[in-house]
Amino acid sequence: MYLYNSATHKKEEFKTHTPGHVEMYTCGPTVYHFAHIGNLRSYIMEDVLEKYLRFAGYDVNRVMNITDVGHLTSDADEGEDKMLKGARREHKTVMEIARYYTDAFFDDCRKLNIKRPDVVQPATGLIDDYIHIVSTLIDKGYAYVAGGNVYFDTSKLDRYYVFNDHKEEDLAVGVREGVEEDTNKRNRNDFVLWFTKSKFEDQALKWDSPWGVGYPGWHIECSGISMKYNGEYLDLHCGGVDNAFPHHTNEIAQSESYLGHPWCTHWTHVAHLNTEDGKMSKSKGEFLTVSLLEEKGYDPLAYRFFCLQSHYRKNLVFTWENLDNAVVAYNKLIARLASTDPKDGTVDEAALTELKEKFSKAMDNDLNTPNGVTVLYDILKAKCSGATKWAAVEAVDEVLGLKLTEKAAAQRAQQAKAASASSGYTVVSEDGEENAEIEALIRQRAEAKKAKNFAEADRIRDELKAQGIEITDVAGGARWKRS
RNA sequence: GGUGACAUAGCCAAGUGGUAAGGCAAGGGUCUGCAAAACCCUCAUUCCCCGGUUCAAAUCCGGGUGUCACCUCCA
Repeated sequence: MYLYNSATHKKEEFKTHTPGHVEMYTCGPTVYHFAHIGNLRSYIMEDVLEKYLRFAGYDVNRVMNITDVGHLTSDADEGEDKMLKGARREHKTVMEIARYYTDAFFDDCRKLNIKRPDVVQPATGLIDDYIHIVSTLIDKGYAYVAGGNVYFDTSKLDRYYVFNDHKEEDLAVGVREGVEEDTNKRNRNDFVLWFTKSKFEDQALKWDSPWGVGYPGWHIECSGISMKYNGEYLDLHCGGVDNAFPHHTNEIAQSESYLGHPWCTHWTHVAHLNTEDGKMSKSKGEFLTVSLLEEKGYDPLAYRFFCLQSHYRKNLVFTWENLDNAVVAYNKLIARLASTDPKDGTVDEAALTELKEKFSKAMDNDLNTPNGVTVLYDILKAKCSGATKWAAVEAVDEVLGLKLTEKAAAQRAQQAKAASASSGYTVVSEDGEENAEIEALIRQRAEAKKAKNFAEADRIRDELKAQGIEITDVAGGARWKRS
């Protein structure tokens, strides 16, 4: 498999430290608020990556952190701790907030069919590990104490900038409002490993340490969690592009200095989901959450499909129109699968292998999900038995996670129900809703049609349409759905 | 100011030196009382611009332009 590696700026063959086994780490959410669908794009793509690695035969150990402490500032903020800000906003304690939004995050993941990582670790759970790493870094001469805080000394490294070619003097300090230069630092790009003094005196969570009561710097949590659960050699580290610098750059600096050998070989960064006027954020424009999509009647999996139609390294613009486009395509895909019979013939193993290989070929090329989705169409168009098609879709969907066979099977069951009630005229709702009033109207229309009173039939159809209900005539009855 | 990624039809998008996949939308047709659905057909002489390398470039090289992102803690 070939994957683009941000650390080398090249698409390269994916190799692991232990053959056949992948140690994978993904930066998790900061649980101070609901995730927006832009945040979730990263998790969807990482989920597909993980599932594809398993599809390709790897054994995967995936670890994710939950940032529930020490993550200062938010989108367009004043430099306040997000967790504390969230807690104050909702009159809860920081830990209540963390628990609530962690649950909300995994609830969103469930709706988007994102698998839970093998290990999920809240940052606050490994404070002793961070203290051990920081102590070791001081002992080894990579870190120093100044003004009460512990800083990493970037001048001790031969190569600090891994993902881009910055020059220290070009770094603009305080680009963001509310961020001021820290005069304790020896070098401009030094970063904090442990805080005991900060401008946020009301930090809610504090722990004792050799340097005084305080809390860990942001970057140390990912290094600590990964080294505990993935071991000393990490094969794949994922996250959003915005984390490449400084977060991931600093993780590499501290982890490799601590370990004394190279740490993570492969870095994958997912591009942002933008709105028409730039980066999506929680403080600008509509706050797009999975719940909002559901309120508006969208299936979260249609959003997953929307993401898969684009490549993970490409910016993707979200508009309701683009999402509608994806919804239509997704529903058609399900309908087309539902129109083929899974019991038609037997599974042609050779044809199945060929289709799966076609999918692998697409995905092996830097996780090319747009081409992977195209393979779904190839499967439906293939000249093979229904049984083979269903088997192929099922195999491919293990990775894509669109629940295609499940939804198509449900659609077939509905259709079968309609057909089995063969005596007379059957009315079925596409989503299984029972509504006697609507059904009565549809039957009235059928009577009018039978009497060739088409004006009356169309009048009833228009009346229902005004209520947002669409009727489709089928053999021996009608189906309806809310649009 | 510096750094990185990206730029292909109305929209999403593939393509990694050999003559522009696929999906959505649109138009035409079959079917239908009319629709819807389904099925069939049509839809980029050209890939942001300008040079260069080559028998051959959307693909490689150089130079522009544009969009987005990052630059102390936003996926």
